Amino acid sequence: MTRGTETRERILDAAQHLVLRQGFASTTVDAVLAEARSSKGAFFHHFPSKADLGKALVERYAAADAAALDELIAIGEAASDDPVDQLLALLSAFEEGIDQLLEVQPGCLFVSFIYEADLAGSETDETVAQSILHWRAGILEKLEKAAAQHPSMPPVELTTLADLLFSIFEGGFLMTRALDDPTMLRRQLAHYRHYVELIFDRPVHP
Amino acid sequence: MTRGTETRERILDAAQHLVLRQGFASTTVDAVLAEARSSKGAFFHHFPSKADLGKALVERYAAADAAALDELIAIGEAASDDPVDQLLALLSAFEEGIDQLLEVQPGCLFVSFIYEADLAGSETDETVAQSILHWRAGILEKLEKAAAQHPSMPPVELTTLADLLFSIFEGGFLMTRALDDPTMLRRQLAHYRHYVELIFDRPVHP
Amino acid sequence: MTRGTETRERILDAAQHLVLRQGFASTTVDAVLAEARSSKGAFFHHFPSKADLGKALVERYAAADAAALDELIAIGEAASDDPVDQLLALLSAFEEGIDQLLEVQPGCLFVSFIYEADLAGSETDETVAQSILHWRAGILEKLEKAAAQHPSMPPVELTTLADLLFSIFEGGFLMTRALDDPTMLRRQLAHYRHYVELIFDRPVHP
Amino acid sequence: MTRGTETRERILDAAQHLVLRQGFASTTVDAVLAEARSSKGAFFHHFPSKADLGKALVERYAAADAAALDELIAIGEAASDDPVDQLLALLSAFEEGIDQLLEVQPGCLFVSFIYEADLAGSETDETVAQSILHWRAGILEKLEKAAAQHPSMPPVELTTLADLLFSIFEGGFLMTRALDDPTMLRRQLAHYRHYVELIFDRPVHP
DNA sequence: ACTTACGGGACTTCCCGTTAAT
DNA sequence: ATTAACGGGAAGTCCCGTAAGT
Repeated sequence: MTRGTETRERILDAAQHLVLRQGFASTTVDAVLAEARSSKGAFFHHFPSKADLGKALVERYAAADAAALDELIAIGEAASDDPVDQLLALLSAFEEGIDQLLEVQPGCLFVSFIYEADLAGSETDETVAQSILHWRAGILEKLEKAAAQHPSMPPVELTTLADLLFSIFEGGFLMTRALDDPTMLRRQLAHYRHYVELIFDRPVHP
Repeated sequence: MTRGTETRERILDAAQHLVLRQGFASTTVDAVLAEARSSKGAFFHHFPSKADLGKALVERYAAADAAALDELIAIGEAASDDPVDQLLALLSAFEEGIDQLLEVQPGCLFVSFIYEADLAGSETDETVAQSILHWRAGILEKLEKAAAQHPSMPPVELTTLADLLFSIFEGGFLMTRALDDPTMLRRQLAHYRHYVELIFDRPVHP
Repeated sequence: MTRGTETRERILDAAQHLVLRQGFASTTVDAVLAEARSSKGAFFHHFPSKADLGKALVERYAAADAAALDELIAIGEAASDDPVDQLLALLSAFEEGIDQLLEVQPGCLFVSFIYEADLAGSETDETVAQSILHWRAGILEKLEKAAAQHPSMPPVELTTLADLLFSIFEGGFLMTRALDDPTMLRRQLAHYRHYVELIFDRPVHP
Repeated sequence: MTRGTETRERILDAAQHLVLRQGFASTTVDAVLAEARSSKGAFFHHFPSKADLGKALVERYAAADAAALDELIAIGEAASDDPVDQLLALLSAFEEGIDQLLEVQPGCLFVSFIYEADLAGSETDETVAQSILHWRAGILEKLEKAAAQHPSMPPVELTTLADLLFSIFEGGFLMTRALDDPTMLRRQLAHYRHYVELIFDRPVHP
């Protein structure tokens, strides 16, 4: 990694830290620079504008997010050949990784950009939507295979069930912050798993 | 309603509209005033500072939110004497009201203040937390009564199950915006109902 | 004194108190009203504008100032028939009144308007100048009569000597505030008296 | 002198010019910038706030003031070995420099900050007090040496006599402005010299 | 690749004076 | 005839982005 790239990463790290805490609009370029121990010239050398910083931030976050999902799926597929078991293993691994995640991130970067529209241009919207659809596709694939093997399951909509995982993840993050309760997110994700267990007629594991 | 109160409400309406769209930091006082068709003097007369506007905004929103929940609970209690039926009726009414809600509100005001901390002082945090706990208490009461009548239900944590409704509501709101799909929120809430139906051994209604 | 006049005086008192402390520009109408426990309507009923308040303030102060000088002169004239003794008696009485004055006033209102030109219009300038000339005339009269009786006195300029009393009074006020030493003003005025004693060949009284 | 320092000085010059004329509160940042032909950005770069400008203004003024006094003292000491002669030479030099001073400065910056308390924070108070004490120390040293050689002098308080010079200087400045008479200050300072001449039994020089 | 200094505009704050309601 | 509400504008703060220099 060259020196320039290293500075760029330091700026992105500082920016992400501040944006997660205060939102994008309230995060000034100067504050990012102070945290990254860099300077104006360096910033505008790497990013044409603050909006470009936002774009880069979301894209880097989305890439990491996709990688994390792919890893979870791989863990699931390594655990079993049965799609339901794969899904449950995936979810268990997800739950187990939450505590570590919370230490690094007090929230989800996507939310800042979803609720602060028009700040970094509409290009971030597209990136965020792609990330969500990636989760949908990954989970839905397991759900459909599982459903094919369980003809007598309750008549629930699978696409929305896939989306529900993302929803509970985001909602749980919010409640974790709002109530200042770091256990919230993990316990809520457990309910998603329980729901899946009930749908596919498995015993519920606490 | 006095003249002053009416102006104050008009300012709050305009502010809420803009904050839901752009976030609090990006919403300028001038923009609020333009939308409310009011003036700097009027604003400063009613709100000592922009932070006080934020506080008033959250408090008014929390009051309306609590009233909406209380109404849903009343609808549930009017529908049946059985706690599970009450809960399911409540959830059905919730789902049916979503479309109308989305026409008025493109998001939840709480999220803006949870993800833009320190903007309107920490007093908003407390108000938001109280709102969430109000939902927990209202749903939890029904869940516990239902659980008392269903000793053989799966071993799920009831407090978190109560919280899960709020989480899915917030997460569904986010996905509705991110994917620009107004049906998302309602379909996700239906899954919450299905989960409750499975837990209490009721047939799942799509 | 009618009720309206009483309110007006209360406003003037509050304003003088604040202006002496912060200057005229920094003294807001609202602050005056808060201190006077009155309201906007009352203020603009009595004073067409803030500038008029300034004008009224200076005029009231100048009138009180002139009355104080006249009283000092009367005290001097009651003490003796000799003009030098009259002057010295006047100065002693001045010194003795200082401590009481300082309790009420932490400074001279004129200074605020001399150093904040163009705030209350140029009409205040004229009032201030007249006040100074009144002091000059009062003291100069005594000095000239005394000089007529002391042909061998040192060749000092009498008009400026008269003015010097005002100067030391103002300068002493400033130092009293700057050094937060309430004895300063009185001790400096004693030097003026000593100077007069030396000029007219009298023994110096500490 | 670097580029930045030059701009900073230009801003300070413009600010001093305006503050002496209108006071600190009435001097707007925009007016300073217009006079200094600079910009908001430059101002905010050099001074975090208007209060800091005030602080810098007073500190620069105090430094120049101290230097001027030191130069006067040096002139006195170069003129003679006798402390009385040194003092009189110092005072004569002071008087001779007044006309030139008045062309540049229509008043004393300290007064603005003494009479507009709490505008630039209380830190200016300390700087002003130190300046006054510097004058006291410089003059008092000469007075005490002179007094040691003149045991028969009148029983006047030397510390206050030292302070009196500052007082007459400030009071004379005020009268110069109030009466619009540029000769006032010099003539009043001459009286201070005459007083010293009388105390130390020297012939009075007009 | 990076730094300091700067340009200029937008935003919150704040305040004088007026109007409307009691 | 007093008080609350309001209108409008200016002042201080703050910040994005540029430029000159190293």
